[in-house]
Amino acid sequence: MSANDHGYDDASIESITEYAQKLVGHTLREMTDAPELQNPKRRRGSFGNAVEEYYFKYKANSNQAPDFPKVGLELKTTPMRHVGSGTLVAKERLVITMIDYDTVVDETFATSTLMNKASSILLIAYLYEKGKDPLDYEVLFADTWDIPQEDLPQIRRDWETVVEKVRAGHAEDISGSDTLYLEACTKAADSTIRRSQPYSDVPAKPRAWALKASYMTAIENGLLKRRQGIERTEEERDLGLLELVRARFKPYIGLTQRELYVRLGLAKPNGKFPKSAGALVTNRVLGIDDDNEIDEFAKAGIRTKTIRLKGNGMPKEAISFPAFNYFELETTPFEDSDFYGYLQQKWLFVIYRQRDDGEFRLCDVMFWQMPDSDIPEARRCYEQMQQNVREGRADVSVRSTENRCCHVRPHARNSKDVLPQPHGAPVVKKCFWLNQSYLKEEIGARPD
DNA sequence: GCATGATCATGC
DNA sequence: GCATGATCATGC
Repeated sequence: MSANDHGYDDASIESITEYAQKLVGHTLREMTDAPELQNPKRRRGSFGNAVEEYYFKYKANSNQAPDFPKVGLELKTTPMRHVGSGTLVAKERLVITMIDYDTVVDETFATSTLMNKASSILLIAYLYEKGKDPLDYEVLFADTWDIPQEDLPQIRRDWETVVEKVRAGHAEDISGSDTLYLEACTKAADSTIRRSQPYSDVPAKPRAWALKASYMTAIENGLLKRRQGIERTEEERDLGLLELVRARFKPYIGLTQRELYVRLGLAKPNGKFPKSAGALVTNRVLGIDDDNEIDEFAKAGIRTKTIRLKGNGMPKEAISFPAFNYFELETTPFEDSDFYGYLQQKWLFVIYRQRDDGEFRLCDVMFWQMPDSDIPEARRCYEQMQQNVREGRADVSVRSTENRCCHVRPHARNSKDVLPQPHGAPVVKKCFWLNQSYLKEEIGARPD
């Protein structure tokens, strides 16, 4: 031991990591003498601050120097939370460092501020539980981490997408939905703050580089879950994810669903197909074992969806989301709603189109996410249904003729499958759906 | 032919 | 038993 008397050697990554791992399975209340929070309402960041100040015993800094300057190690604490039974997900994106619009335009990816800050991280994850005092959060793991080699091509793409917008003088147009793993998230004390950008007079929101929550979920679960990456050939090495998926599906374009399933070995002895065949197709085409998740999809939060188009290009079915809770709908603003969260979902659409012979033939694959420009229309649908609930008319839905993008419709076992609501008798379970006509427009005329 | 309500099938 | 994805049925 050298350098300090805090229980670790700040000139040794190994020593710092070992010391950090003593936290695993414990809480800060057990492991430190941190005082009670002054203001329990201001909890954001308090866990991380307490780790720095009372466990590692240094004062938190917000300058550009690493937290452990002798070894260039950056400390990041990050919350995970339970969803459903037993699944842990990252509660938030992992913010790496602020973006300086004036200097980022002259950076190269490899030597960028981002890569410098993300190259050596001590990641400490804790279990967030609503209402719990941060001093009582359980530490889940503590480990050094940097961006895996195999993720660098995608993250580089994401970085360049954002930087190109700044170089084009459009920093004000940056959106989290531009990118897959890395994002430029807004970061300011209040939403009115703006910064200047080098190639335009238009002020832009301050933003920070962050690894998306879906990406962090994949990273953080990486050691626990059976997740499998797509094995690339030499020629495929530099392809983006969409190009890779396209190339893999290409040999099957034009096959009927039946032909495709047989070709992929998905037909059962009785000649039928498992109902889950749609999702299995993607796994088989991409060379992923049936039970595994596709690593690249998990990191980008992409879900596969089979879409069958009629001859005129109209999907046979709308796309549904989970049933909503009428009490939550009444009180939750759109921005905080589950529905808004679902709309951030990225999809891989595997598209079949009905031909004159009546057969559905594989016609295309595409990634899709609701464009930001359509969010206000979706919001209108949400708020209209919210208003219905408030007025005691939870039974009244928002029709697809009333909203360009989405509608409300029952989604229940049967008409007896109801949920309580604030202002009247229980009402059949309902959810938001994406309109068929909207999906038709978004999918557009796909090549044959 | 489409919008809307209703229900089925599967897997956990 | 329930959530979820998928699909059917009816009436305009």
